[in-house]
Amino acid sequence: MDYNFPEIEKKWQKYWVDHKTFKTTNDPSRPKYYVLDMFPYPSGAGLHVGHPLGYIASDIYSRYKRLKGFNVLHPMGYDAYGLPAEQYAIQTGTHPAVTTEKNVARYREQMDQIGFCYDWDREVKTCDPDYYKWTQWTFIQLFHHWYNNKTKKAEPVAELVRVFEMEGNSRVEASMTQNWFKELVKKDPSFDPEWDGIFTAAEWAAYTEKQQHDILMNYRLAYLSDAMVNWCPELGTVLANDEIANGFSVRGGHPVERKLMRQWFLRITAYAQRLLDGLETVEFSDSLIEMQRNWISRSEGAEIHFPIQGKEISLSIFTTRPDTIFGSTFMVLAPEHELIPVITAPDRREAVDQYLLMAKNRSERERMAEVKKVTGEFTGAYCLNPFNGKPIPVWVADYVLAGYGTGAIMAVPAHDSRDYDFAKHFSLPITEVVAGGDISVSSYDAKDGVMINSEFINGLQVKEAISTVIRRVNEMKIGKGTINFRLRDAIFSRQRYWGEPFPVYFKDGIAHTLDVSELPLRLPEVDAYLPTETGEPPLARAKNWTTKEGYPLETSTMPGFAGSSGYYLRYMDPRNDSEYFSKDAVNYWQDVDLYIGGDEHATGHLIYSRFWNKFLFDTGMSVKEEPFKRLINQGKIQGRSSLAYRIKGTNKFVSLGLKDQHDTTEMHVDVSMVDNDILDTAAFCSWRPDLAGSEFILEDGKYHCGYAVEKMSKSLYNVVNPDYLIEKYGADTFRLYEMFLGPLEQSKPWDTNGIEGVFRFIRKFWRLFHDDQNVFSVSDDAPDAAELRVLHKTIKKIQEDIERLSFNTAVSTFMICVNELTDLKCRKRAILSDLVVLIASYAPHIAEELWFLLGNSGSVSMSTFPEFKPEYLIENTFEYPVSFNGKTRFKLVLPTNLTVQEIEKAAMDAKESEKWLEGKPPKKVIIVPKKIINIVLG
RNA sequence: GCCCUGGUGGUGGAACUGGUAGACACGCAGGACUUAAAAUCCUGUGACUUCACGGUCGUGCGGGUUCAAGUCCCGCCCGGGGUACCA
Repeated sequence: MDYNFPEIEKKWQKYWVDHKTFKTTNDPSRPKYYVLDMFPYPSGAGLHVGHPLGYIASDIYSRYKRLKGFNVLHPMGYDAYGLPAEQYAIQTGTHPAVTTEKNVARYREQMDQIGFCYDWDREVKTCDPDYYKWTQWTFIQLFHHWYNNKTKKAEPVAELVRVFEMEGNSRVEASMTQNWFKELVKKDPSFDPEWDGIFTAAEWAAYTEKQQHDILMNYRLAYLSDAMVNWCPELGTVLANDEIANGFSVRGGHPVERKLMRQWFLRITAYAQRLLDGLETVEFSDSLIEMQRNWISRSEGAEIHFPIQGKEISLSIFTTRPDTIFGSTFMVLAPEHELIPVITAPDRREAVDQYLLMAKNRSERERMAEVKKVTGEFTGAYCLNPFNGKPIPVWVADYVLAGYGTGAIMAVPAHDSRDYDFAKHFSLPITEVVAGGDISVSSYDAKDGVMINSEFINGLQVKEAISTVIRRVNEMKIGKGTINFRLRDAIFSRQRYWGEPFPVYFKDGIAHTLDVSELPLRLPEVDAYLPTETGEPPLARAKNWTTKEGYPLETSTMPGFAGSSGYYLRYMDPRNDSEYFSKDAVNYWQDVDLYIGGDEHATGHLIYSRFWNKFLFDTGMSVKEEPFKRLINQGKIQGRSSLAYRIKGTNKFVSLGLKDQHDTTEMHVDVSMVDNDILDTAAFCSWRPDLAGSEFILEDGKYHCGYAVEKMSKSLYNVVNPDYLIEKYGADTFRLYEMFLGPLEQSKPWDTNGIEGVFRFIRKFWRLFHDDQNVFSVSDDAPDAAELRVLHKTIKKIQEDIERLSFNTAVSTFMICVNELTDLKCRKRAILSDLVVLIASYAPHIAEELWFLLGNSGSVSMSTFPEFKPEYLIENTFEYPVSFNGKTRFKLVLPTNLTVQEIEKAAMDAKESEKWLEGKPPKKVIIVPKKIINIVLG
């Protein structure tokens, strides 16, 4: 074998470990650069070819930055809590820690084969008590902070209590759940039922300890609350909004229902505006920023109070179109709205109750499936337009959601399609107030046009009308301009075993946090990983799950995103056991410069960790408001499935080109039995017992398979495993090929066939340094101009390509360079030495070996990226494409020092021009020096 | 429905700011070396047309701007992803 990669790759991998080549220290003398991969959940299946794509890209970038003189932090770890290990534990009794440990070892083994430059001394695992101690610590901080809307930051609850003691809460502007005091009053009869949530210093002092705690709970950034949650009976736990898709759990695909439960929440909504604003300062892809914007979804509008006819109460609605208030012909309440029992007329009671019952039993999924089905009921009540006193009927319907705005709307059928459908269905009047549409056909929703039928705003444009109405509403004190966010507070408890225990105990029904000195609160042993018979979470099975004093501990655990929300900070100082991370470490490393990972985390992890970081920023822990400066989403690698065609009802298979002559069914065959779309029929027959003795109808002696591009999955037999490829071609080839496949951010199909080309390249590269006998042989002759040109052209292109993360074109550039140097028969040290450094970040093993053979000591990773010298690229001639009317007709080589006039003359005089000019003078001649000559004819 | 992406040879893709479309690979065809195979090397390879020189067409479709459009503008079509009564 000419290039003995198995030996060479092992040798250098061992060298890196033995010499701790990639160990990173805080070194203020060098500029820092932090490159982070989204750490993986170690699943039992191991890595397939799609997983390392981003890791290879970040590895190349890290190595490149190091060669450019940066002190690079490039760590890796494991998002180790997760449902699969726990489901496996339920089925087999194996502790999830055991499964996780095994999977981690397998991941590590696979990653090590690829030759990554991680500093493994900084590895973190979210399930490690030394790590989750700080997850618990952060929770305690959240519990003891509230969000001050005046200062727009988190502040200690202890200080808030001092304010309460001095002056009550009337001047405090906190981020809180709407109508929090109504819930409190409902549950605790010791509060005045008419209480409005405001108290004086004297009243505060008079509250019992429990009352005080219950009030404070509503201020905390980590708080307990009864709320409608997404309950997944199959998994026995609640789920966050981003863990559900179309009414089913993302993990496992089990149905999810709504249920009222007491849960821990994180008040992420307090940060909604800052999370939105931060997106302006950060380099993420447009689509990711858009996804986050939509998820947070800010809408500006107004809250307006409509008095209820004949009652002393009013109905608050939220609208983004206050301009259309005179077009509101009915009101709609969500079925859960608290005013329904109060305002429903006696003769409508039965019908309304029946509707509420129906709406309640209708599951989330049914609602989603039947979006277009219009249902609702009239309450018999009327409210009055606050401007002109006109009565408007009040309806209840489940197309209005309780959780958004005030849970009530003013319906404007002429200018809202949902209201329009509702009005049509129940024959309610439709009043046009914005000119520009045709309301006999459909609603006119555009925010564009002139107001009509609208009293004091007639003739205004929509935009002016909106601000005019809001101003008037404020003046009349019948409401106010408001901003609503779609983002909900994050449900933070899970009724599962395999997660971080909450550092919380209950004393007389009041939640307290453990003292920081008692952390970590370790996950206890249990006899089974299932809920108890009374439906309590698995931790309730643990013996002595109490504090030293005997107070019961919280039995829920934290969700998956808890441990991943601040891991990038812990990497800065991962072995610190007295603090999360030191001031020195965070001041040096600051934030992540480049973050690479999948876009499936757009609305989960990436929002939570931005929130987490902002909170730590407020408390002075982290030093940057945004944790990730630049973020790249690598595309998915799709599988390329191979298909065979079975003649229906037989064991006869027909080759692709002939399948239309038969009645066939498609069958996925394992891609390992297929080479270049040709099926190994012998392997196929022994694949499964039922296929033994299969017959084949061949084309030119071969069985040609069809193919389909779909997701890489075991069930489609198209999974390609990196271990096999590395064994056959080596890690360097594998790395290069993953990059060569296409642009990092695009999804693309995997096709193992192409890897041969990269393998050929690697060996061709090796042969530049070796003679026919595979003996290392380079000369010390001075390089000539052509060779220097090739080298510096390559340096320039490689540098540009890495900077813009265009790794696929960089690989092509290496191929072109090696092809050209081979043609030039260049074996000169002066050229090849720089080339080795250039390629070192892409193909580190072969680079190390050649660097060593060139007589260097130490690792090529510690050398310096070659400097590009433009003087070697200066050309004195240029081959101009000469076009007539934009069509290239011939090429013309001209010296580069000609003036535009001289170029024009040369082009006109060229003998090929004669034919196209046909003796006539051209209308115009366009010359772009060193680009193009275009002659325009009449 | 709305938002974001993408659409270039048989395949993966290149062309970064409008300036020689198809770089670099794969595959395929032919050839060299070999007893043979593997490996390696060489040649060709968008379509149509021509003995050839050459010509015509060509970046999802239809228009437009420009000396010049894969690239910019307008209107569609198709694939992938997100989201869905959010008032």
